Amino acid sequence: MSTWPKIKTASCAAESSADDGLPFANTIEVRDACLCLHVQRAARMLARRFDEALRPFDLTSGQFSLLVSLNRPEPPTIGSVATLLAMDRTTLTANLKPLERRGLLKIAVDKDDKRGRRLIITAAGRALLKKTYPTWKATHVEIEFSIARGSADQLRSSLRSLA
Amino acid sequence: MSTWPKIKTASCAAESSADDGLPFANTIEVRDACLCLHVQRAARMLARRFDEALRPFDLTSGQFSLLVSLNRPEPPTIGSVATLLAMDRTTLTANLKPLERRGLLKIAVDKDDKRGRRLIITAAGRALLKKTYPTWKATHVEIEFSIARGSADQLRSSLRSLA
DNA sequence: TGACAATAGGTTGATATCAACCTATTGTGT
DNA sequence: ACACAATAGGTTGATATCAACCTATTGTCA
Repeated sequence: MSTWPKIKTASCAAESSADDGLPFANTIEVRDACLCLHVQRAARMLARRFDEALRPFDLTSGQFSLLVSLNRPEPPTIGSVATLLAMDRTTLTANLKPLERRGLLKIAVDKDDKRGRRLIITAAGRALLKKTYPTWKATHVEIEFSIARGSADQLRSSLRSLA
Repeated sequence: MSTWPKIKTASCAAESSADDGLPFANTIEVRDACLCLHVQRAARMLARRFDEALRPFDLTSGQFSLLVSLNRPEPPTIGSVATLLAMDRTTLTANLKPLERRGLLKIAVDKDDKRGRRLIITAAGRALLKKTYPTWKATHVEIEFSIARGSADQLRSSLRSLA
């Protein structure tokens, strides 16, 4: 934010001769208020932070989240996991490939509905989760420290309300 | 979230025979607490929402944010915009290409430092920002309504503190 | 049962994201 | 001025993200 110029009430100087652009004040409004921009920024920073922490395991933050979402008694379908992660179904399909290639999960046709696919975390996947959990925990504790105590709950609540 | 099974205090049933995996309780911990996961989810949802709203203009939410960040008196450098958007420098380089191709911005070598590039929004880019602003505003108002009044400020504050 | 809508998922193409490695320019200390 | 570190950015390769379009299976209802 410090790289932005100070607010000027006038329009953008670069287009002062013709009023064909968005007033600078509206630019400032988007910069300061846009939740999409704020959340995207936070998402990139957090992803990089966890990516770095998990790099020794050759696992990204998204792959970690995906594996965690598969670690449950009954293997879920592609659609249900996509809904859970709030991601496009086809994005999930793409994300499965590198993990399947590494033998961390398997994809099996549902025996009761031949349209469906069950996403099954393998023993290798479960072992990797167990190995990486301390790193996730330590990183998460660091991040919660950087937020005012109690704000993390408020933040999660706000993010949930966007759903 | 509703697609997740209810909490069980026991380990994952699928691996009850061997204790080689992450305990199910820890899985639940990650699911409920991970700020990275929560923020990624919110980021995907918000991006989709704005992408849909801006689709008539053939502009994504990220492209809109990028153009807005260029709409200032002095054309910024690549590095400063990357810092502003909290994105990797090389990601920004990639994101510039489709917008440059459409003539919405130009990339010029800095006259004082031949290493640097100045990102210059064109008249077409400014005109597009002006056209799309009402859509951004309307979408943003809808989203703020879906959050408890006052929480949006708290949310932005929390997201900023992550930086 | 047969037609048809609804559901589950795959494929392709474009953009987005970052790490690793590279070149070119600028600043600095001697 | 020269050597060298620091800075700014480009290129490539892998993964991530989504829309548009496709097939296959299941459910419904007449």
